Amino acid sequence: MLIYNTLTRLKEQFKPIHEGHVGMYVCGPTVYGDAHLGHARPAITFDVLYRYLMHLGYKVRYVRNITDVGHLEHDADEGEDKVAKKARLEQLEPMEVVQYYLNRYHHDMALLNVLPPTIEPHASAHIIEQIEFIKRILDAGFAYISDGSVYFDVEKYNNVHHYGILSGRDIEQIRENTRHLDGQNEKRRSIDFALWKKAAPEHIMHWPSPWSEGFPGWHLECSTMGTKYLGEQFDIHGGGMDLIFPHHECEIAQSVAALGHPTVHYWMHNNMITINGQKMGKSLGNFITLEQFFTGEHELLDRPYSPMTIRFFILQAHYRSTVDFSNQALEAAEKGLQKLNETYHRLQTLKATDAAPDIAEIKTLRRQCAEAMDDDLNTALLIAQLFDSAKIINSVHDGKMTINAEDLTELNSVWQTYAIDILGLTLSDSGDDSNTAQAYKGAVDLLLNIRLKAKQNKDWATSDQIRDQLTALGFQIKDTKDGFEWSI
RNA sequence: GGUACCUUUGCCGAGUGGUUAGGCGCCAGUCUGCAAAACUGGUUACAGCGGUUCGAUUCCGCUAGGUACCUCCA
Repeated sequence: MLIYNTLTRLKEQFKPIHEGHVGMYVCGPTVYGDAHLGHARPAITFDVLYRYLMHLGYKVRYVRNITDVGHLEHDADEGEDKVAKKARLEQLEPMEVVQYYLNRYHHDMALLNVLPPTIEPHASAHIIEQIEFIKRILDAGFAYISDGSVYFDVEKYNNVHHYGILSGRDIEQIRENTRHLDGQNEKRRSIDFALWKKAAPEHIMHWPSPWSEGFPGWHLECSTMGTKYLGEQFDIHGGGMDLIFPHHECEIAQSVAALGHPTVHYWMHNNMITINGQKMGKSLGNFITLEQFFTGEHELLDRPYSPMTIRFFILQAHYRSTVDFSNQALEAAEKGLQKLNETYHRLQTLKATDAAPDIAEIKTLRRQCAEAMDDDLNTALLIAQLFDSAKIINSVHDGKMTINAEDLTELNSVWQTYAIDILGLTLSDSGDDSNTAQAYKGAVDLLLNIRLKAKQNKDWATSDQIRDQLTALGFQIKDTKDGFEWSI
């Protein structure tokens, strides 16, 4: 498989450090607000990567962190912790806020059919490890203590290593272009960043450390927890493109400073989701939460969109391209998904014909799907392959083509593997095989069979009554050549 | 201002040095008691200007427009 590595800006052949095993770390959410469409993108992108790696037979340890401390508020000069600020506003315990938003995040992710990672570590639960990590950086001489806070000495680091290796910058540029913020007099240079920050008296969240009562710096948790759970070297680190600088750059610097070598082999970054051409983000205030998408309650939304529509919408574009949100684009995605869905159900009903000739497209389908995924997760191309095979399914369904048992089995298997297991599309109707559901389905079938009989007797009054009243109840009735299909 | 990236047919969105992306929409047809739906077929574009090349949407340069990062951010 080829993976685009931000570090080299090339597609590289993926080769795990330990054969058969993959360690991947993805930057998770800061839980001080509801997840929006932008959060869905990395979650889904790396969910598909996780699924695909497992499909390829790897045993994957997937770590996605929860940031519940340490991110400084932009407009809070005194370095107030984001979570703490929100907590005071809402008169809640900080951990109550964290838990509240984390529960909601998990709920949204489950709706999007995003598999949970294998480890979901909290920054707040790794304060000790982060302190130990800082000690190692101090011991290596790449950090200094200033008034109870600890800062990373970027210049000193850059004399030995390359600060800017990931983002393609050099220290001179950064120095020239860094804004001069207030309250930075503790730092030797503006480009230095905090490893430990002394808490101001009004801070709610703080922990003891050798330097002060305070909290860890913005970038430390990922270096610490990544190496703790995946080792001093691991395969993949993912996140949004906006994290390349400074977050991931600092992460590299911290790890190299503490350990003496880089930790990550492949850096992967998903692109942004835009709204009217502009990045959708918390700080810009132009985001739409996932819940709003599901309910349709937002002034920019014409109507609700299902979680699967959102997932499909995101997967229809390559993860390194920007995707622009619009109602029109979402409607198009919804209809496309619906078509895929119906075709999949039709596939389950197809009957094989013994004498049917082999279908060439089916022989190559699996390989084409694999090639799409192997080329840096080209889910858009994979979906196009599925749509191509949909034509075959529909032609057989319409009786315009026949299919032999071998081809039918293969077709089913490919759809199961690529559409359901790897893309994670939920195509099964309700998946509900309970007695209640079976009875209910049976009852609708019964009604529609009565209607079918009425139609055969040209009793249009009865036939239309059944159709119209079921439609009024929210059913979609589709007449087919020799019967009917329905959905709700 | 610096750095990186982008500009594909009505819309969304892949990809490629010479051959069909795909979806939505639209048009035509099939099916049909009516309606709906479905299905089939059609719908050939790569910002502009130069250059390299037998040949460029694809490589290089310039111009225009846009985005991201440089500050918390997915």
